[in-house]
Amino acid sequence: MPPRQNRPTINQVAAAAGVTKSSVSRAFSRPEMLSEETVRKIFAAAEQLGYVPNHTARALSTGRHGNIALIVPDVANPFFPPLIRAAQSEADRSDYCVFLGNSDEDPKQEDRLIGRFAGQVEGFVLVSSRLSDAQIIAHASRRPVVLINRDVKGISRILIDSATGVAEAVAHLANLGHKKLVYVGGPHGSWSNKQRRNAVRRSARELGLDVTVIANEFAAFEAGRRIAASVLATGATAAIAFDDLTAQGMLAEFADQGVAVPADFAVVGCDDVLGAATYPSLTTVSNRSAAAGKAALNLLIDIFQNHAIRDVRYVLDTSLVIRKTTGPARNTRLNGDVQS
Amino acid sequence: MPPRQNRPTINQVAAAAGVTKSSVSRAFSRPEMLSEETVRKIFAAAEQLGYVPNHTARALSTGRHGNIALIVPDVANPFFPPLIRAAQSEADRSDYCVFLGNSDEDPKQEDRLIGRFAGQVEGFVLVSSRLSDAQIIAHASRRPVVLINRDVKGISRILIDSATGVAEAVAHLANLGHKKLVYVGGPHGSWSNKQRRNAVRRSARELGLDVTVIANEFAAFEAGRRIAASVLATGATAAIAFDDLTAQGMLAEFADQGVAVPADFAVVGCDDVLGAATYPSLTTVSNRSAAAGKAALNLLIDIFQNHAIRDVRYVLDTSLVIRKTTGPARNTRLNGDVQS
DNA sequence: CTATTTAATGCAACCGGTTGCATGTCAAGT
DNA sequence: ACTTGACATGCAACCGGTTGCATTAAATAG
Repeated sequence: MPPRQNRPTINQVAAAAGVTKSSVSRAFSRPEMLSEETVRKIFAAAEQLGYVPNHTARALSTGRHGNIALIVPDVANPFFPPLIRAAQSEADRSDYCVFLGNSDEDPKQEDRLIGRFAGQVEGFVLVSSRLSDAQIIAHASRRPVVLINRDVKGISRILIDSATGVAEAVAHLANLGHKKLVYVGGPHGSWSNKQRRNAVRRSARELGLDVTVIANEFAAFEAGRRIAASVLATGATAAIAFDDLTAQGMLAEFADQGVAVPADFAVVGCDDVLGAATYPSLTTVSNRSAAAGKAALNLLIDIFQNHAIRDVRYVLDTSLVIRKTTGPARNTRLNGDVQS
Repeated sequence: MPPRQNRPTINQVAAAAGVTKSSVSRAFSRPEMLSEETVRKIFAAAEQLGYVPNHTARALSTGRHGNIALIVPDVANPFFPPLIRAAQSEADRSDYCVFLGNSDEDPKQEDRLIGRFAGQVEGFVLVSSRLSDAQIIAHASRRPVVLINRDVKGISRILIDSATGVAEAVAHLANLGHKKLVYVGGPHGSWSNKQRRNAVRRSARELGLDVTVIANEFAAFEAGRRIAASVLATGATAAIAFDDLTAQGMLAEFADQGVAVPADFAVVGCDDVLGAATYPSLTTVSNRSAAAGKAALNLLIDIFQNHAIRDVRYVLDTSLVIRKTTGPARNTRLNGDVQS
């Protein structure tokens, strides 16, 4: 037998106040149904006994748990904490509690977590879900689901559009006189990677720049280091990396090789996860992850209240954060081919 | 009325299997009480209906929720995510769900969160709690509480001892020939700060080094930048900073001032939150936060099972992670005063 | 002054499980 | 053959609230 709390129950309060438990229940959930006099009496008794309504019992009879689940691929990936924090804080404002799940980037694990939470939450926020569309749709048919960075038709979703920021980055580099740049990619299946790559290509085309795409499956510091040489070999003067870590790895390798940044070569990252805490501080594309977390929660709560809203597609723009790893292209003046 | 799920209930399974709900209940919680035949029948029926026991109903009657709450001061502080991740993953192994709370460093908020969670969790993990000892003791008297980085007698706690790593750092600097160093502090009330400061002083005394302590209320990149000049002014050749961010700020300022690291000056951080992703990569003291999260969860689950264990004080050692911001003291060879 | 509303409260069923105790069955013990 | 016990299952109360409907008293209408 668990050391059951001997918290006072609704019956004890009822007895102390000289009413039935229905009235006590109403005093807490719909006080306007009772006379002021009675409500006062009940609150006094409750206060005196230290009564707090039992969340579980209430959830059982109403089906309303006041909980939501937030599932992310990896809590320790610096992209997510600000999102988690914002979601949690937004939930808090509406008196919701949030369960946190870490899927470890594994669809099976994600599914297990959803199952574990399913009985005690009113809805889910799935961030960068690794589930198949079919699985997501199946879950969404049981309870409200809001997706972040995953675009499934028919399911409410928040999308962080790094394309806008990446386009700004390309424009920024063009303004600085760069003519030839490289995009250092990320994981093959990544939606963000595709989005960023396409944005680089499109903007470059519009601005008449030359782009080389270098594939790079594992986005990480070491990967950035390894790939630095091939980036240089392209003859480009600037690079946009799939993420900050990769960019940072490139910077480290450049420094070791005596390539000056931004004097010899310009680098821009993506996701702004390192903040300004590096040297030289990294020019990068903002991530909006906190905004996404907040928006997801508001959307979910909206769905709870207005039982109709679905299929919202909410896109968050990003922008370029210019710091110190980008500068004028080397020999810009000396080249005769400055156009426009 | 909420769109109550029409999940099958225990009664439907009972009817389908031709038994009473007691048997169905037992089939799921204590199958050894039933004949294999009956269990098979019940599972078949359950499977066929897609029955999953209702967590809430079960929690109501058993008082066992299978949930724990994890409250941290700031999810977005890079020290915590690995801890959160480890705790969550450990909880998962024992089929517990974890609620995440963000106290925003505010005792009031922390108290509110605890209250909100209290009804639906079996225990709490409070990380770097901002509550008073009395408040913590009060909560611990109601349900199991495990503290991380907070030392309250009588309450089970996990403490990360940065002193060991800091002592290693001082020894490392001494070995490299440094004679005079500075400790750049952190927040006034911080237990970690006091611990680190004392460790620096003690080790320095033992090794015959000279230490200057520079106070610095707000640990942050900018603070590190601002304080760099005064660090240099002490005439020291090495500094240990309260945390990585402060160290990184100092590095940035040094770079701007043309002070070479580690050639002219050695810097060590604390908490290893930036990993190796900076250049030059930062020598720092490991944080053990993941280990702390894991240990806290195991301890809590232990307490659930063995209703006796309390007042454990579990200390985690840290160690120095040597990277590229420390090197031989300038002019070590030229100085005639090399001792030992 | 009686008929009809309206407001406040009580009654009891219900949410979906768990569990102590009673009952029934069948095999082993004597 | 008769008791004893072990084992499997059922019965019904209970966990702590919520809520539709009934009841009663007070207010308003006719």
